[in-house]
Amino acid sequence: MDQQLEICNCEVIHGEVVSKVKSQLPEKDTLRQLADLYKVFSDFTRVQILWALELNELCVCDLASLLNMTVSAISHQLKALRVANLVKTRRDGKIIYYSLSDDHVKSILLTGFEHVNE
Amino acid sequence: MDQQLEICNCEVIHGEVVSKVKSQLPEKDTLRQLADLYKVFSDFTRVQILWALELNELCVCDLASLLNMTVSAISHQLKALRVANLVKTRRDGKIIYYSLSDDHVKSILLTGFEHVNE
DNA sequence: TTGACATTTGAGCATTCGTTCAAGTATAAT
DNA sequence: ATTATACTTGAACGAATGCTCAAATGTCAA
Repeated sequence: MDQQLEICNCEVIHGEVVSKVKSQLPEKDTLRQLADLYKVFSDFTRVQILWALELNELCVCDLASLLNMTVSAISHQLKALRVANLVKTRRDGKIIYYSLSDDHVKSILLTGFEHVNE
Repeated sequence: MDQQLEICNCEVIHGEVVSKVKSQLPEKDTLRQLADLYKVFSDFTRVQILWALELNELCVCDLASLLNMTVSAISHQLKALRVANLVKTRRDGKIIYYSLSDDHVKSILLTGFEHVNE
């Protein structure tokens, strides 16, 4: 309640509630990871890619033709998905097949889907 | 399979699979809404606000002191949450209390939380 | 080893995003 | 009416984002 007044120029109306919430809030780092996770889902192209991969494993070329985008653009987005550990790859000769790395991805997509469908 | 070759300079390896996925994919507009929904969750500040409001209704001043941020910054983010219909408000004199608009928000937070905790 | 193909990567660029700052609105108290 | 408080808003600005283009890597086939 002390350093609160430094930043916030208004009187803190509910000091006790704020303290309680502060103690019950997850770790800052956890919430940061949470935001970063959602950031990956926050782009139209990546959502399309993820949903497509939920239906079938696909190569970069497949995804490019499916979404009518350049191979380079798709590849850049796939890298973001790889870094976030949301997709995994399988190589067969020249072709690299992408698929979802686990069921969490599907459940995250579906939870949001429910909300979008009111 | 025709206009696919216009964009994608490589041969489409799996035309049938791509067609099947294309037919099973949700509406473009739905996936766009989905990405927009996640975009709201993709910022650290907003995630903190949402999680805090899940624990208790709070006024702008409370949130500012809780997160050690300016009232203006919080207010801008609350506007984004209002536009996305994720929070609702209740006025009591000069003070405006914010809370989550429905349980979907909580379930979206929790679904992501599970994934973050491996 | 040379050429073709699937994919990746880095730089560049326009757009979007989140914050600050200053000014505005709304409600209550004097 | 005037002042104070709680909150909102718009412009501005640096940081991050997503695409394009050109060049690079890795794999296979001749």
